[in-house]
Parts: sequence; C-alpha cells; structure tokens
Amino acid sequence: MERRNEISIGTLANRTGLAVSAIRYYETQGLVAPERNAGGQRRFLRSDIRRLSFVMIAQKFGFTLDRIREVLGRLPEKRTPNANDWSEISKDFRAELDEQIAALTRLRDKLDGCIGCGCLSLDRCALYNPDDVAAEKGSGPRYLLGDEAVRPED
Amino acid sequence: MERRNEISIGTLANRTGLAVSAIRYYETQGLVAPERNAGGQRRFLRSDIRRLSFVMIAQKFGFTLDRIREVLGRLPEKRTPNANDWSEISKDFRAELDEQIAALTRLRDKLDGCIGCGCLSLDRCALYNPDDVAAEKGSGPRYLLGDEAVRPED
DNA sequence: ATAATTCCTAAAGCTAACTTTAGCTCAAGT
DNA sequence: ACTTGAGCTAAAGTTAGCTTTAGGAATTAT
Repeated sequence: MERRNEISIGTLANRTGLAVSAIRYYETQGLVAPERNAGGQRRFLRSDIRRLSFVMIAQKFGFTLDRIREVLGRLPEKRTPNANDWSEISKDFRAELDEQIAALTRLRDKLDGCIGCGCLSLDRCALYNPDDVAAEKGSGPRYLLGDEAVRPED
Repeated sequence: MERRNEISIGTLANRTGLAVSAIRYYETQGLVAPERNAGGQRRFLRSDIRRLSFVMIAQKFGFTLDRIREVLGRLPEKRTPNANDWSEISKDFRAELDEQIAALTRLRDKLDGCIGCGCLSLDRCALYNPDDVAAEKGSGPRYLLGDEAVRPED
C-alpha cells in the first residue's frame, strides 16, 4: 500500500514515463535515493517525480548523468525542493546551454568559410582549431588535433 | 616502400593524427576502402588523408559514423574528389548543423520560460514537448515522452 | 643476414546509459 | 489460501566508437 507521500517504483515509472529498470539504474548513479519498506521494496517521495523529470529534461540538453548528479547536489537536502529551488539550478543549465549553442555556431561559421574553398586540410583549415564544441563523448583517449599537417598537394 | 600515390596506414595515421587502430576501425565501418599490397598490407591513397579529415570534422559536428558514411557516399567514385566535391557535401552538413543549432535554441528558450515558474512538471512544462533536439544516442529503446502527467501537487 | 619496425587479424575490453534475463520474494486480489 | 502481479538482486547484453592484447607475418634498417 502506498502511504500519503510514498510511491512505489512502478508508480514512479508510470508518472514519469521512465522504465522501472532506468529508475533503478538512476539510483545506482546517485540521482535518487529512495528508502525501503519492511519488505525491502523502494519507497520514493512524490517529489521524486519532479526530480526525475528534471533529469529527463537535462538529458535532452545533452548533459551526462554525472553532470546532472552534480547539479542536483545543489538542491536543499533538508526540505522538499520548491519551485524556486528548481528554478535556481535550472539557471546553471541555461548558461551551459548558451555556451553549447555558441560553440556550435562558431563551428558552423567556420564551415561556411571552408565550404567556399573545399580545402578541409589539416594545416590550413579553420575547422581544425581546437576551440570548438565540448566533444569528449565515447570512451578512451581522444587525440587532440595536432598540426602534423597535410601537404598542399594531398 | 610507398609508391607515389600510395601510403601505409602508419603514414596516414601520422598525417591525420588518428590512431592506427581508429583507421582500421573506420575501414570496418566503410569510411575508407584501402587496397592491399602483395604482403597483405593496406595501401591508402593520398586523397584518403582529406577523406579522413572530413570524417574528423564531421564528428566534431556530432554526426555519427553511419551518417558520415552516407554523406561520403555522395562523392564521385570514379575520380579523386576535388575541392568542389568536398565543398558540395559540406553543404549537407551545413544544413543539418543549422537545424541542430535551431533546435538547441528552441530548447533554451523553453527553458527560459520554465526558469520563471520552476514547474518542470510533465503535463504543463513546455520542455516536455517532443519537437526538441535530435536525441537518440545511447542504446536500446528510448521512450517518447507521453503525457501521463504529474498532478498539480506533485 | 638480422634485428628492429611496422603491419595483420581476431577477440576482448572500455564508457555511457540502460535493458534483459534468471531466479526468488512481496504484496494484492479473490 | 492461493494465484497473480510487482519488486528485488546480480550478472550479462546492447550500441557507438574505439583501444588493447596476443601472436604472427611483412618491411625496413643496419
């Protein structure tokens, strides 16, 4: 039975649209921290619906779960977060989102210059300068673009 | 020995800054198709330097290797691509990049509206409408955001 | 002629963000 | 009391984009 302010993982899944397995996974990642009832089942708070909603939105923005966990860490822990609390941490995203858009725009502008020449060569093309977008996805070492250079005739 | 227009994988790696293993992987993905010499070693064309440069740039833009392969498919196969050919397929990216920037901008604007209210609730928040950014990364099924809704008090 | 490089293949490993499976326990409905 | 339906854990599987490892074979340098 669900008590006034407690909901089961299934209910939470229905309300957020997330899969039950995803919610469990989020718990292992420290994004939610449900209590347990006598039988060992997870009991979430209703406010976790909004918490997970926030996670979903942040993901749309392309943030990683690690980063999202950090931001969530800035919510007050002693009381249930209110609209203003959510509003505050959303501003963090706003700034990063702006930077992302700016970076992508810079990249596009460089591409414009390069479409004219069709060069795309490592030493002369502006696209190779590393001030670009965040990058760093996948795994393992990503190589910085050095200037080993393409010879003019290549 | 490398003949006039043929280079080894090591040379290609040096010229592009890519790891040898990455180049081999790109071959499995159909992004380059080197010939082999008598001893079974790969022989690339000098023009593959530019080809891989293009791949690297496209990745900066966030395109997947699958998508990049498609775009590369539009290059002429009978002759070595010239500046104009590269310029042409770059325009494809330009358009998609614009759309990406636009989508991210729309998302940011919605966030602006939401920062004011701090709602983030599934039924009323504009951030939940699915016109947003490309998404679809990671693996497995991603759930479309339905409107199961959060009740006002949640 | 050798030693030192470079290259080759196949298979396994890695990260992120989850899902799927297997086997079992809890809780709810009748 | 019993049968479903939820939930639980641990481990393995998935995708993308590569790297690492292992064990040989081809090249290049001396």
